Amino acid sequence: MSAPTTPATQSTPEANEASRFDPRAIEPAWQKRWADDGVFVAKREAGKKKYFVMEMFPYPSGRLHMGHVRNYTMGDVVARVRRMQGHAVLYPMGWDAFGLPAENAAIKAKVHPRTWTMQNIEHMRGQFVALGLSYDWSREVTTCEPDYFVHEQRIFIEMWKRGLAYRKGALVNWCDFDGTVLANEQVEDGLCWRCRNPVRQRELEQWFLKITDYADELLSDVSKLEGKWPDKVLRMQENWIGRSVGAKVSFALEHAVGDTRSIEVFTTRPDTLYGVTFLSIAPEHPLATKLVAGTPREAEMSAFIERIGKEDKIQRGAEGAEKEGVATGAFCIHPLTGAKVPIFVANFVLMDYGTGAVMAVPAHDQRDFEFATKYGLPKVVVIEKPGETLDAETMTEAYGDPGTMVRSGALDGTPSVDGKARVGALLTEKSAGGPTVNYRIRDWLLSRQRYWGCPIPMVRCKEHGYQPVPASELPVTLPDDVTLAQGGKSPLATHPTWKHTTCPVCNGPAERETDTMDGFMESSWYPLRYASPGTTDWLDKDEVDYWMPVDQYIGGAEHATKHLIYARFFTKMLSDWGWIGKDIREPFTRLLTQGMVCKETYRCPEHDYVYPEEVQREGESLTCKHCGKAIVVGRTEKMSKSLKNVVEPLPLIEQFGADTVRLFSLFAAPAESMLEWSDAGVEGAFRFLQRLWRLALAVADHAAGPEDPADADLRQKTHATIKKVTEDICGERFQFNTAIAAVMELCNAVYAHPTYKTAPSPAVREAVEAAVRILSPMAPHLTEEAWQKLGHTTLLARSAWPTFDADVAQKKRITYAVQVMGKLRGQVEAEPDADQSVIEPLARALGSARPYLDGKETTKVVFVKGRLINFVVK
RNA sequence: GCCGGGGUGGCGAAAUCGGUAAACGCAGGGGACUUAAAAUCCCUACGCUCGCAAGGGCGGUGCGGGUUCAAGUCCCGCUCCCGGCACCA
Repeated sequence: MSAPTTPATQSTPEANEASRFDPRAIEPAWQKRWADDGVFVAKREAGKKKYFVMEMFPYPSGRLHMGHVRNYTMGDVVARVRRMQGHAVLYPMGWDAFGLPAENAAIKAKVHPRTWTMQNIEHMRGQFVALGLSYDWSREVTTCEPDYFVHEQRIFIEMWKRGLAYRKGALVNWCDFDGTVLANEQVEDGLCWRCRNPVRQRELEQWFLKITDYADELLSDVSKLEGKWPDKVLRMQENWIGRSVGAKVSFALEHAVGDTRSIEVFTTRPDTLYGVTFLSIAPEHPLATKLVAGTPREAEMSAFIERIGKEDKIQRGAEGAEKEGVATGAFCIHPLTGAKVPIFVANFVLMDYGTGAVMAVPAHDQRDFEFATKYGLPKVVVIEKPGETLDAETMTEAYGDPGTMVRSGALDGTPSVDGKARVGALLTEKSAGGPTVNYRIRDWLLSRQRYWGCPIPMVRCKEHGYQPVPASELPVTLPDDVTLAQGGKSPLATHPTWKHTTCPVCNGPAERETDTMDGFMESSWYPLRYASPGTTDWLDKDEVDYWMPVDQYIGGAEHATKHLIYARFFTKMLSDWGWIGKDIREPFTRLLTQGMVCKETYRCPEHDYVYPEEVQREGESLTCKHCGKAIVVGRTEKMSKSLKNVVEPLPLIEQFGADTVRLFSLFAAPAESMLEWSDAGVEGAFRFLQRLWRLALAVADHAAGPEDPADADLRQKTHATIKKVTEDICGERFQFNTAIAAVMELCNAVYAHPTYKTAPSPAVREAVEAAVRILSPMAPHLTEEAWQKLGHTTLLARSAWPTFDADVAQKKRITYAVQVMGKLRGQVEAEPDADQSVIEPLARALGSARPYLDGKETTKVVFVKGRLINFVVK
């Protein structure tokens, strides 16, 4: 460390200009060079380990935002490091090109969705190149191209043949604004995930994919991902799949309705079966209207059903929502006791979970308790609380915990935890149900009444029903001349000719399916297309099996129960079919969910949210430029147009260069945490890069000097830094922020080295070269330029990742903390291999420690090698 | 209610097999260089407190307990914030 009196550098304005790195001049040149040299083209190479890294591909909205920059920079760092480490790296990019925004934009701007999409792709690809992202563009995937979606039409047909794609009439989620149905996964808080408008239920016939066939494996294989995927995502998937072990119970109707002779219920508490005093069914349950048909209750019931049906999901699920219902007047028979049980229609019963009907045990279920209390229905205690006697008359809430079975016939005295299986067995014996497993996850509603999606390759013949389009006629493509409009009908359905075709079976007239597929279909299998681009039949299985699974996937956690679950489903299914390797059971071995990019918000009492430029700053006080009122600095929130806190990446790349923007987005926060954008922080990143650049110039421009006494410490730092950066980028957790901090420390150490400015010692050269090399994945352009300045003729992007010498990386002097009673009283230095016999006398002699030791009896000495010595005294 | 994550300087954050809290950076202060500015370089920077000074002392990682020679880190009990799910039978 230099004394404060060290003369400052002899820098001059001229020297500064010359030594300033200008990214605008250099970055595009290196981007071109990398592309010309094919540095990033993925190649299978004998003797190399494969490494497949990809980020969630973007929807081509046309605008690059900071979330993209952060996401893709992380993937690029990983790809570049792995390449330098000698892996055969596949790092591809593509476009999730089907979807509603294109269609909506097309309606608004009167351009074809394809034109809009393709223009955006062109634009965004240029932006990705400008960021220096090292994609293998030869494998680019665009999902709206027939050579892409033909494969998913094949997959669909195979699913249909295997009964995994089917049509059924059901209550489905319908978004009036987007004019289409939605999958369960796409309804958030009762709102459409895209347009945030309320979703309502409609009875429609739609195409479904049988993801429920894989519910069990999707759940059990979560254990394979433990520790490699974020815990949060795994737990969300578990909750989404929602496996519940229980029993199905069949209650025979007293009087059959048509061919319906019984009501099936699902329960997780078969042990309480003897406590059933009534049955509740959902308002949407088919029996709800049938049971009252022709009775005096009909009017009341239909009014009730209509009222509940009008409530949206939020209202209905609101906390503390009142339980209400209407008696049907019908009864069913308890399968074990033979008792007559009344049937109610109740608002709290959900049609889309279990069977849409529940057995009510008021004494042991809080909802049933409230319902029974309200309508004066009997409560029967059948599980006794340990050490107490429950009284149904005086209970104030249901008793839901385990206990001992009572009033349960032959099972009295059985612990309720054992009773579950006992009752299950009884039900099986009486053919009135039995043990079962219920899942919360529903089949995937695939069809959409929109134009800009992959056509569902089916035709319908009056004679032969739905038939797949013959393989020779694939792909089924979209017609260009359509009238796009909002409404419940697919534009394909209103096209004058497109849907008319012939039946593959009888050659008679038939109609094409006019619905298209959900956009999540495309993203469910796209890694496979990266692995095997260009084929026209099915994919090249050999290529797929070589590259798959993806070693590292990077994207946002918002896809936890959408894309990430669908992709797992497809991988398992295709593997079962043998279309990809049998041992490829999961698409993504490791997953990193990067945090959001956020910024503080400014709010004026008069003008609501305002842009930073509209804020007048005077010292601490912030006022609105328009009205002079005090500005409230709001919470740091995800960048969004409406909050006026968006920072555009492109102007920043213009001003500071891609390297700076990349470096900042990696440095400012841990990868999985929220990143708060800071303009000052960006400038800091820029300054650091300039600093590194000056170091490189100093080493390049000055003749090498002799060795220096300070070299040993610098060499140690250099090798320790290589070690740390390697671990931070390739270890269990990605820690780009601390990796960069380590390189900064190394640079600071070089600056403090006496020789770097005039006659750099060999250790200085080694340190600077190391800094340039290990920072190259993060700031590829500047380091590539510096690499040339340092006299190298090969590309840094192609060179090997530096290795470290573990002996050199070892500290030569260890600082020991000297503690008395756990309090720090001083420090001593020693050789790394010094043991307690060396340290203790040094510590005892330490002036700062002696006042606390002298005249006292030492009862214990704690010695931690390489760390500290602690005296316990009396 | 359930699941997951978090609370550390003015700010973003380091450090979690228990072992010198605040690395690295931002903002701030001081200085050098400069006619000046920018740029650059150096120093400084948790709070309270003792001292002319050099340099000490005490407190300190959301709150309250506990274990330990030693706790940001482990245990018990709270609290607040963020994200997700939720009348799931």
